[in-house]
Amino acid sequence: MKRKITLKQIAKELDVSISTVSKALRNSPEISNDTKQKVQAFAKLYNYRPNNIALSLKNRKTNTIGIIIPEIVHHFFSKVIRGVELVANNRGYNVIIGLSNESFSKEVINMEMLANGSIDGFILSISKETQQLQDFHHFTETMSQGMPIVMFDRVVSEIDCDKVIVDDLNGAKNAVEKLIINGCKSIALITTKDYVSVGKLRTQGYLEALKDHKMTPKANLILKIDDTLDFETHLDELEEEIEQLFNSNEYIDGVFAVNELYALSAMKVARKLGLNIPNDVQVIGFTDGVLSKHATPGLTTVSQHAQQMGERAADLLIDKLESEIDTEEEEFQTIVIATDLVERESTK
Amino acid sequence: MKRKITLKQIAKELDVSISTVSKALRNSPEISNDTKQKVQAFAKLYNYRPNNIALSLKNRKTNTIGIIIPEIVHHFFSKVIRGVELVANNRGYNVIIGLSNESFSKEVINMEMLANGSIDGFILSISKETQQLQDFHHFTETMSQGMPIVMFDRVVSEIDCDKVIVDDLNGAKNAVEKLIINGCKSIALITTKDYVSVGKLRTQGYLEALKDHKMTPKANLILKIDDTLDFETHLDELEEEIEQLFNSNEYIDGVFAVNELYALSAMKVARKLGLNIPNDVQVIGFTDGVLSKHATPGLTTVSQHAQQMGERAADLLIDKLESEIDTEEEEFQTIVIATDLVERESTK
DNA sequence: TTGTACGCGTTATCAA
DNA sequence: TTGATAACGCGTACAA
Repeated sequence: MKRKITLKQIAKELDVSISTVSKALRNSPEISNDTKQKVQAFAKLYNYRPNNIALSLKNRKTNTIGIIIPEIVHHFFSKVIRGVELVANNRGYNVIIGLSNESFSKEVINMEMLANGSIDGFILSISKETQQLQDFHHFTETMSQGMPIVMFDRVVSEIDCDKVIVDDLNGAKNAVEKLIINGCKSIALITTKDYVSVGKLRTQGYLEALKDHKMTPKANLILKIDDTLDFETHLDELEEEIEQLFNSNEYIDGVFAVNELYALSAMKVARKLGLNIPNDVQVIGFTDGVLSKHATPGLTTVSQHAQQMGERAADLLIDKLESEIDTEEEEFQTIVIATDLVERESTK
Repeated sequence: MKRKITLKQIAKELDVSISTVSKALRNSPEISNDTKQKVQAFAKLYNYRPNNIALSLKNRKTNTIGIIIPEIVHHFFSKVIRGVELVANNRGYNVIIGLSNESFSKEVINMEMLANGSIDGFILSISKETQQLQDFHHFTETMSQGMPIVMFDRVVSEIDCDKVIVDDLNGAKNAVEKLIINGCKSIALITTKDYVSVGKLRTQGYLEALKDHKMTPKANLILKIDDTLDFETHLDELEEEIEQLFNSNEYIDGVFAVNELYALSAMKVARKLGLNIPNDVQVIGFTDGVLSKHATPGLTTVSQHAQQMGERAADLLIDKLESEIDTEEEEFQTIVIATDLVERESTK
């Protein structure tokens, strides 16, 4: 078990100085061809690679991006990571991940852990708890130390930084309009409580679509789920709530749900109640994940282009990291990713 | 935009030496209470945190685990990551990820990138291409440099290292036995080409179950898919192959598939052919992911306990990293995770 | 009780 | 053409 070889060891072995070895390996014109060849051959033989940690310390640059997400077992977030990874690796960066598990304190701890020199900048999506608590000090602190942040999807207007977001409002609006055009007269909305930024925007899109078509929203048609619950284990409760929605005295021939799971549950409940999809009730969800694609019937969804979001976020961050000018009057961008409606069998 | 504060800056500001500051912050008894308080107050005010990179360099230990997986947009792999992350963070480690995208060269490059000081050890699952090429030099090289590796799920017998695997053989065997007990007389197998280690073992489990029950395997009942194809985009081809399987002259009343997607596709094709599940044909898959749970009907599957695999792998690696004794005669463990059969509506 | 010196592995600058 | 030195930030053995 030999340790990784270092410049020092090569120097000692070849009886030259460390700096000579360093220069020879970087093909410096200062060094004679003789020594160069000797050193390079030796280095190749022992498979020398410069130590990243030492380089990071010297250059005060780690070439590593930290990504903090609430949850990794989520098609959307893993697709974003894939996008980040793709761009980052192409541009010579590594990706290190931290999971907040939707918890404020884990988000803070994870960020502090990484901010102490491990990474050059963050790409993150805010945890639900942080959104609830509205405590953003860790973001401002990180940024004030010169470490750039790019937020994606779940962003927050209080913080000035680069952002990559989905056009949640218009995505939702288009989906609901699709239902209206398809003949739905009474469209239910299954959404989250309002503190979740994206849920709020999608709700707004629903309302705007109705308004544009002179339809009046009815409280009975809107179900706001408390999504702090873990539906991996509480799926039943979700379905019960949806069943109550269907059993309220309102007639329902269309459902717009702000995520895949709600939409799938709605389909399940509808079928259970003897309704045919899409003939009796049409359903559209948000987030084009595996569930939508492989559901029966296939679920029509608003696709968010998660991977593209990751790519854009990574480019944004690396651009900032590599921009020479250390401008005081920083300019932050917000990139809005348009959505697509992926039509499957749950709509006519 | 102030940079992160360092010991040096604190020392200068307080007009003491760097080592005094260092000692004061670590509460060394060498330092007077006066200075301690002064230094600690100042450090707190400026939110001092030691620089991880400097510590890594000094200690020759990064407290970071590298994890290389073929694909992240995969319920199984993201669950493993979650397990690794959980244990790693609890034990004071970070997790850095590299995706091989099922490519040999990306696997090699990623490992080399991380092995140069960025991490203390690897947790990995081998890419399909590497399994095909049977080229494992990057693993042996990494290990010979004193960097431990823990392989999970897709392992390889040629390499001596710690491993965490699923009991693929018995998992498959139990599943097929379940079908037999449930009355299936003619059970089809949908599997992968043999170079995929797990596919091979699951196939073996299928064969053993048949043998144990005096049933003779028939070539017509076994479909070996070339899973180098990307079924995100080639789903149709997969379904066509399965349809041919059903249309062969063999009667089929049971299907065992070595992954979720194959199983779901089998259900889809069966339904299309007018067969009722589970009355006409019963289906069992492998990997207990979201797809199985939310399929209609719910898919009975062999659960692999992915998160637990990640946890065990992380413990194994960290134990090795922290074991004082740098024993030459290394002992490697292989942990076998038992599977569970999760029964849903696709079986009687 | 405090400070000096060293080393982790690298590169850049300057001296020989 | 080569080598010595300093620096990145930290902790610690040893000297003052």
